Amino acid sequence: MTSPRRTESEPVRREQILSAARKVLADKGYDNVKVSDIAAEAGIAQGTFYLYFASKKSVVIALGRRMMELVAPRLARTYDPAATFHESLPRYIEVMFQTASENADLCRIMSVGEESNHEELEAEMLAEGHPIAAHMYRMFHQGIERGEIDGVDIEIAMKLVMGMLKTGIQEANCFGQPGTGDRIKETLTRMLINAFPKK
Amino acid sequence: MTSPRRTESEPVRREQILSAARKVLADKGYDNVKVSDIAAEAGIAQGTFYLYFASKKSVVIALGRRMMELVAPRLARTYDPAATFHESLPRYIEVMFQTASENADLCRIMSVGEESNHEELEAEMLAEGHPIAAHMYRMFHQGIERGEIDGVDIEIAMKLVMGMLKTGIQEANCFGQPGTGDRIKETLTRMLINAFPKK
Amino acid sequence: MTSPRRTESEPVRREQILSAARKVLADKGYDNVKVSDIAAEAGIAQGTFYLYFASKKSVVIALGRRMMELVAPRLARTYDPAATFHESLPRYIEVMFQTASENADLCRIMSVGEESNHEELEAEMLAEGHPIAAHMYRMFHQGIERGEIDGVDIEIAMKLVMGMLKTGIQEANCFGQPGTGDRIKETLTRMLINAFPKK
Amino acid sequence: MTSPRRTESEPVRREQILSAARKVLADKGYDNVKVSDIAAEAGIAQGTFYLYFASKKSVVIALGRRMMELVAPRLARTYDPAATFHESLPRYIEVMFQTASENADLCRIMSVGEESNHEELEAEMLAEGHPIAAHMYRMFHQGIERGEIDGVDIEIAMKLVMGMLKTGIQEANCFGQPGTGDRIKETLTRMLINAFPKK
DNA sequence: GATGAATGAGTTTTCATTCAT
DNA sequence: TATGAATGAAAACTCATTCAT
Repeated sequence: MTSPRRTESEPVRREQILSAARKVLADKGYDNVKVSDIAAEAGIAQGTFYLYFASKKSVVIALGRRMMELVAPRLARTYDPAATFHESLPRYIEVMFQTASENADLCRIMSVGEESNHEELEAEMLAEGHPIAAHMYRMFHQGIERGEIDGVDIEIAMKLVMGMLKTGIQEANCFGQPGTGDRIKETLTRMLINAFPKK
Repeated sequence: MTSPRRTESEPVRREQILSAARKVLADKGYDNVKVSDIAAEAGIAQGTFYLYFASKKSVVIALGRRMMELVAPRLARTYDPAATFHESLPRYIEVMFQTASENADLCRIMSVGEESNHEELEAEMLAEGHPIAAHMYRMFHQGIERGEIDGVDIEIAMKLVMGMLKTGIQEANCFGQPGTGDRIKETLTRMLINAFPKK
Repeated sequence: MTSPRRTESEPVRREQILSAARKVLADKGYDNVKVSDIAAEAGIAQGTFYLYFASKKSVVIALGRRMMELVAPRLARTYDPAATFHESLPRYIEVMFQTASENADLCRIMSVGEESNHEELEAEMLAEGHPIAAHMYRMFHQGIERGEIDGVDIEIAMKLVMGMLKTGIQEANCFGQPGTGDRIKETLTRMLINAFPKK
Repeated sequence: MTSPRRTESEPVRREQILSAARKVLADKGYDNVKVSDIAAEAGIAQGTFYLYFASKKSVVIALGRRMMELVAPRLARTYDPAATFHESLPRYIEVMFQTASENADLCRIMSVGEESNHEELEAEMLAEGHPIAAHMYRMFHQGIERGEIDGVDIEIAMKLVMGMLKTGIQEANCFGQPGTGDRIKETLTRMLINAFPKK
């Protein structure tokens, strides 16, 4: 009745559930996955799931956050205060495409789920304080200050750039045929570089 | 007991359902709307719904198609064979923002629903034969042929442009604060014009 | 997949469910009965249950109401404006015991269920306007007015009398050994007659 | 990590749990209280709870028993072999109302819970050997023997009296508006005194 | 004795869809 | 064509209880 009671340490268990969720969600999609599927994949009881996550939705959010936690430090490493806007932009794009392609399943999951997840997630992703947004913002800000590009409404420009990035990344990793990734990345990079021409 | 049973002609009835669906979906969102809500709003019996639509999902798709059917003729009207790429692009953007703002509810609905809807819808929207895609495609094609812009992988460029448009339009109509619409449209237009610089 | 679609008229169906519920509830008690048990007993699908009752709880309440609807007209028939308090009281007791013994299962059910049911039910039973309460009230009121009994706080007296009646009736029909009913009724009648002595 | 582990002596710990349970149950009601709530309130681990009580239900029963254990010695103290039935009865009523009002929360708890609790509890309360029942029984028995009151079926009379007492006490402490307590007690006393008239 | 992580059975309710009338 | 009563699968979440440590 009671199976192996191997009590893993809390973070381990959480991780275990997270990667089980990652797997089944990437395979079958949010709506086709039951909490019991995740639990089964993680080798735990359903109830245990709820010891670590408040709801099915919250795992997806955690997974999204995870994705962002992956990008943030890479962006930080990429950051070069001396680099111009037109040097930084392609590097950032590169980092995001790279991270995305290494975590294609996470991408797929993030493009999924209930509408509400998205808004929460995207809101968080673009929030003032968030590292990704922060990097982007600084890039634009410095670019304008240093006179490298024309003035823009940074908020808006960022959202549009993110929208295009998201489209490109998802196309490259989720929907498009494999192999198109690089062409997409290059096209996107060129378009964005052009979009904010050197003064 | 003797219910009205006023047999409207098929297309009329379909329309009636469609606009009922539009209303309730825009109000409450896909997951919070029952087929019976749509039926009630349309003033028909639940069963009747299924005489005109195969499933709940299919209304959303029909509504999405409707949105595209709204844009297509306007694009056609806007189409000017003599116009250059850089003249056409802003006009097309204008048309889409305009249509979207006149049909903000449809926008909201389209940003909603199950993942599957989206893929179906977006696939259809970008399909070779579709009028919207066709217009965009021609615009790019002619632009390149006439030497107005550099060569690009049109498929990819189109997807990216659409991605940015979608982001901008939804931001303008669904999420962003009211009033930002014009600023978004202008920023987006400038960015895209720049993205494909005059040769 | 779809079994006999014999559409009974609404009240018939309701009755059908009500008596199924009455049966299984009396047998197994509120907490041990699933909605599916009631549905099975009624020979309908689970979903159908919810077409006629809003919740499991609401059937019990309906059943309770039913019990009161049984008593009320009998009390009305028993009512004799000319009768003194001491003539009326035993008759009322008689009526209640009689009704209860004819509907012993309903009694059992009413002594059951979640606390909330009871309060709702009992509140309703004693509510100003309710026929049972009304009869009792009038009996006391007239008794006092005509000088047949001493003054009392009718509200309180009624509650206490009802409490004793409930105990007696449940003892007679639910818990006590069969056959004690009459002895209980007689003892109770005598006690209550004495409790409000002739002046 | 090194939690207090202050091993209280068994009865102390039991008491600790009991009063925690008393508190939370009175506040939120049986169905809305989790074992973990009780444990938390008691400052112990969930598992520890089960070292002292066999089940959630059993605490309620223990609490009920506790109530009776409170009444019993008071009744004993009140007991006066020389007192007549009509002297004893009001004193007993007084004692019960008094104890109940001092322990209104226990009253509330006892009027709650699953049906099963009640029957167990009430059965126990009226069982031959139980002190409360014993006192009542003796009171009736002596009253009859000494010719102070007419013969009655003591078992039945007791049950009815207890039913009325329970109603009155709960009305006074749980449901009725505060302040009515005394009026209820007086009405009840008068009614019961009358119910068993002096010969 | 104490802990608290793990268990997993258990149940109400919803709602898309069907189909006899 | 229209109806709307009937269907029944489906799933998230809770929580009393256990037991390895």
